[in-house]
Amino acid sequence: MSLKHGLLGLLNYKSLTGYELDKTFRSSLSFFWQAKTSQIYRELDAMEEKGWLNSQRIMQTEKPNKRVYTITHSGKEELANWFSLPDSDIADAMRVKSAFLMRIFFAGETTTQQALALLRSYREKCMESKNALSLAHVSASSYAETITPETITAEKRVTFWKLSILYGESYYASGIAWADQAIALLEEENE
Amino acid sequence: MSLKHGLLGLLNYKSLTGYELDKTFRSSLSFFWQAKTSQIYRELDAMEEKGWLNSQRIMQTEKPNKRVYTITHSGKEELANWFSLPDSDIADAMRVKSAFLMRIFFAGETTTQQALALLRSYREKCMESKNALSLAHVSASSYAETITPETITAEKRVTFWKLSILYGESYYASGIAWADQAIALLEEENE
DNA sequence: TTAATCATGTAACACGTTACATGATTGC
DNA sequence: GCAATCATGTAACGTGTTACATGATTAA
Repeated sequence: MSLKHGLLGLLNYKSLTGYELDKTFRSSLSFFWQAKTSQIYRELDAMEEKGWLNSQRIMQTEKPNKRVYTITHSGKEELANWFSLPDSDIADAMRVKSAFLMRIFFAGETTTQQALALLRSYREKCMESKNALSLAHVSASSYAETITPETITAEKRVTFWKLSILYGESYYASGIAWADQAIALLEEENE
Repeated sequence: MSLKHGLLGLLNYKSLTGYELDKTFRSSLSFFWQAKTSQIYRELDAMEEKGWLNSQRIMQTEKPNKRVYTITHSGKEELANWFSLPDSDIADAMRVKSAFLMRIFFAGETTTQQALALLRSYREKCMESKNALSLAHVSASSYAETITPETITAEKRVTFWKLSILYGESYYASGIAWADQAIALLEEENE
């Protein structure tokens, strides 16, 4: 259900077209939720049928016609309802689903060299991801202003925006620390 | 594709029925990959059609009849092929998908008290999950023997099994550390 | 001149979840 | 007597991915 609620959350800031929602998703929420363009359009249709949104077609001559989505009263209720029931999302956050860890589990079937290569490659990608996030952190303050309206104090928005980036940095850092431990252990055994 | 490869990995140890695979999945791989019983049966059918498995029906009088799955040569090739191409799984491991973080992102729309409650609840669940894993760590050595054959040295299996548990402990610990930071920050601002 | 931006979707497929169905045996 | 274990699935739905289609304008 969370794609729906992410879209509701953005439309609660201001009315947007599917195209704009797609771009906004990619440039802000995509760190912790990903969605393809085609999926977003499908979900918008479903949400309109549920009565959470209204849409209005805008004809344009220079550019393709567009369709602006606006959250309804019922949509705001749904959003408030979602906020009030966080338990299942917290439970989901406890679940790890990782094909990479499945490889680690079965790594006893391969050579120690293969396992080491896997871990080193993982560590490297964690470093890259962490560095990319640190850059995002720096530009967060100015960036946040482009996606939320003026009515909410900018500081409050930025606080939570930064907290989500901080989560990512912490996440990748723990991946690096774990990989270091694992690599050290295997190298030791290999001697 | 990883459910298929998880099942192949287990069947590479020894032939099992769908029911046994389901139980084995739940008691070992479920920390980093979850699958429903009905999905496992569906995947086994698909894998047999691909020629990765053979199945043999065993009639029983005291208990329901069963169907034992055995990995084929082609299945072993597929497994080896999967081992040799880890890049996409590593890339996937870099992606965070979390409705909980989406809530954090939108938490500026609620009160600081609500946000604090969310973070405290998250922290608590991380603690519980971490403690549950620590217990698993203790019993890992004896447990691992029940799911892998004698041909592979037990120590090697246990090493990687423990590494995956270690990952989990590290993951939850980083969640706790992040939540502590976040809670401290919000409490400070609230004063 | 070629790529990016604007702007919308459809169709098919893959993977995951929920609900339902059956029915004997064994342990508390 | 009731729950758990053994053992198999089907059907429908929900969510996510891939491939395809269209076509004008604008900046490098």
